[in-house]
Amino acid sequence: MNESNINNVNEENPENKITPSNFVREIIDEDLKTNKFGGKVHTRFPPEPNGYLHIGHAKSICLNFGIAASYNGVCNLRFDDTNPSKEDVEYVDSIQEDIRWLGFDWEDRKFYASNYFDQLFEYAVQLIKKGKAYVCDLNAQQMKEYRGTLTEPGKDSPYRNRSVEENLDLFIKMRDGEFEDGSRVLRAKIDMASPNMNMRDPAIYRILRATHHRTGDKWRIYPMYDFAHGISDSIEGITHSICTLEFEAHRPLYDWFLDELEIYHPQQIEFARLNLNYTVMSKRKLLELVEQKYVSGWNDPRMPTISGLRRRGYTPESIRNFAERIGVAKRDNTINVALLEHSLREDLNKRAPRVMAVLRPLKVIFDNYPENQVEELEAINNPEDLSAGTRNIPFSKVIYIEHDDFREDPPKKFFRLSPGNEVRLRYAYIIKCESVVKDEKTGEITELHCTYDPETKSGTAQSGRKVKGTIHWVSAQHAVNAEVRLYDRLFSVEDPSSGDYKSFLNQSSLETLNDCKVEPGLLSAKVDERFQFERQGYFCLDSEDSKPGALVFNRAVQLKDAWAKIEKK
RNA sequence: UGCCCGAUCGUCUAAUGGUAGGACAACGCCCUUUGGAGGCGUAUGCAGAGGUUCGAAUCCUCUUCGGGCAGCCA
Repeated sequence: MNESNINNVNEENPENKITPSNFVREIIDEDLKTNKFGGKVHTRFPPEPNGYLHIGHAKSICLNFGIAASYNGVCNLRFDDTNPSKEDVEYVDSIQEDIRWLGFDWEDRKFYASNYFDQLFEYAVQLIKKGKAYVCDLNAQQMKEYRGTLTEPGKDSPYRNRSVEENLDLFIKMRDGEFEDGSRVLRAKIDMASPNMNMRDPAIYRILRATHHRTGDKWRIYPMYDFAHGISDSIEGITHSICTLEFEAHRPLYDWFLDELEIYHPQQIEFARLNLNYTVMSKRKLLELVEQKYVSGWNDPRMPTISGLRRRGYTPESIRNFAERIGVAKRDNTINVALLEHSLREDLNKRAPRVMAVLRPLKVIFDNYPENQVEELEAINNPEDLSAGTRNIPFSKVIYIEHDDFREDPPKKFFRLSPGNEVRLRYAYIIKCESVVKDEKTGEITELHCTYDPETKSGTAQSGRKVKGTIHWVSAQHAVNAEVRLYDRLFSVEDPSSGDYKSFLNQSSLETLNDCKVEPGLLSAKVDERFQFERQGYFCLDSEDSKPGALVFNRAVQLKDAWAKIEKK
């Protein structure tokens, strides 16, 4: 056990930042002090493989693996696969990929609740033999009626007092497939009048003929989550079973099983799950968005799934930092999605190479620039990290600038290009707009004629002349065409769960731009690289749709836009 | 209506009986060849009422409000 475990102090995490303490760590510190688990910390992340992991799971993953790491313990991965009718290997695979991508490692500790099915069956037999479990023939509807309500106690099942022998015989017949699905269940015999509904003789085994992704057709009965989960933690020697708040009322039931079976007791600790505004987090709803094609798949860049965030351009570091700064507590919370976005910008600002890309091109012709001349201009790859070096970008007589960077009638405080006005071209010259060419029919601006000031080349002595604005550009003859996908929040209201969430879908959550012009260096971009398109945001290649001859970029997040704010006023 | 849990700036989160602090968001200003980044500054909070104490966000009581629980889901 390492020294810092004993003290209630902050730990260094791998990113060299202070990990803030939280109530879970305080409980662990206390347990270490009292030697409750012999100085050991052993956590687990227990997903059900019935969907893709989302940012809420990331919080739990960072918590469980993070705590294990900083206390010199370990963290298991365990699939809670007790309901074969909803589970699938596709999810088992994606879950592992996502956890690894986030930067965590379960080493050789990958487990499945289904590994324990034989053991679980034996434990159930043990309960029956102790007179603590019985086979009940009530159907689902009857069971519901017998259960009582929140304010009224339930009634004992008429099958509650079967003999041990009969229960054993029936349970074995359940296992051997002699009864119909749903015709009987095995129930714990606890207290039908308990104020805790979970203690009113809960079902612990149901008959279910479904092929399990691991055990195939070996079983016709499957343990319920409540029975399997706590016992699985016990079998694995977990010290601290960290889970979300809704399982708080289940803790007495887990404790009851462990006590009756006289086996090792982990300590369960419940924390509040993550909610993000402008999104939904329930697996059911995310599944619906996928199945009903509101999004392109689990990894649609607008989804709050790990795979969606990855495809969108998020980094593991940014998600880990996010998980850290939102904290861990018991009160319900809704985090501003702006904080997630901030975490990404903060990370990429330090690391992402800058490039120039014109999303909505407007042609600019320099009337005083030599016809066939091409200059190579030096540009800094990352002003936040000079060790990233420089690159050359070509400049020539015709370039593209951003349509938004020109206004024929500039409003006040518009520092960009307008007729008769000057602007700095990033890493190039100061230019002046001399005339505007429009489409005769539509009145649409089609090109600009400008002059450049040869004395103002970046890096030269006279380049110091000040102009108010600087804009980005791409040389027309050298530009590479690309498609760019601009994403906005998936929902248009802060809390889509407040009603029919699908009616709150943001109709303009995806805008596809097909005629973008990017600097030639981007031809060699790779899928896991992220770039800052100067003055616009952070982008990456789309891992599904981008092809060598047909680049597709996703916008991960916009840069902050002070002008947009000014203009709004 | 029963049981359980919770309540600190707009949003998160610290404080562990001794000056309510940080982050994001907001708003100013400075700086800037990214209207980016950065710097400086401003405003905003202990749900309410009692009690214990020299002293309470912290301990106790009541009230109010929010969340969870009545699957053979997890």
